Amino acid sequence: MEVSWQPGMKMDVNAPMCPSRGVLEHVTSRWGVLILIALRERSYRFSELRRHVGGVSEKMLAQTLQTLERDGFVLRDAQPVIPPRVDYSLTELGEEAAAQVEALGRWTERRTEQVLKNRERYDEARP
Amino acid sequence: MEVSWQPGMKMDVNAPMCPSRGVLEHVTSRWGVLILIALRERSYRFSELRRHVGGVSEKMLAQTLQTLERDGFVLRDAQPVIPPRVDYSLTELGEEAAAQVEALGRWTERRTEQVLKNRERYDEARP
DNA sequence: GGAAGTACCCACTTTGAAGTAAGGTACTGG
DNA sequence: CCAGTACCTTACTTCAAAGTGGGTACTTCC
Repeated sequence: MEVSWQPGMKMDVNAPMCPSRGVLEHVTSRWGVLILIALRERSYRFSELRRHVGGVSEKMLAQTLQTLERDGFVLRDAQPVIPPRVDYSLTELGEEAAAQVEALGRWTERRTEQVLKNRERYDEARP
Repeated sequence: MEVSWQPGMKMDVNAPMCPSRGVLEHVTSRWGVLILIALRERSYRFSELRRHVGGVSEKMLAQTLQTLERDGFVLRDAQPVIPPRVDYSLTELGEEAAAQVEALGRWTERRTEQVLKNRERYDEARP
């Protein structure tokens, strides 16, 4: 196991200090997943996105969009008009990530009913 | 947006109260991802897994394995021998999830170098 | 004239995820 | 006989993620 990451070192999510861990945590973050999935369908404005992704606070939406933008997954297009208009869309890199994340999200929706049954069985097997 | 989830309702990760959210959070959790990826390759014993997944504490490993087992992703096989021997493997459902998660993990490893560059560009563009 | 929409930022507080440390049992190897 | 391995559990602590509530600056709608 590597103690620190050096340039040119092979990326390995199992290494505690590997930067790939951070990247993975960004794309699999609570709101990151939902935002990526939403933006795959089309570009969204801030408040539109907030209404689409149920339950996000403004703060978390802004914050998550920023980290996704910094990583190069999301493109932020702010028009200098009044009222402010900012459009968010996926970059090519973001589209690649979002495709995988959406697959996982859709799979989860399909299998959740089964998981719920599994939990019941598990719980009644031990009081 | 639905306020509460009722049986027979369509699963939707965008609905705040939909149980699919919780399931998605389990498979995309910090240690959940790494454990699923590891178990895809072969079955592991507890301490083996702990050594393989760099940086997990015993507590988090035990806890995460339990929630994955409860959801029906992981199979726990405890042999009543001394010293204790417990093998963890994927169920069919877990294998489906793990396959997607591994794809995402491998993709992240491949693209992390690019993301690191993106972050540099982003940071130097604003002081 | 007041309310609501737009896209945020900031400070503060709360929550819950995670880390640390210790305990427990039944052995084996030195 | 003490250390170590194996597989956890429990209690305590820490710290980052997330929620809350406020402010901004300007416009359109009623």
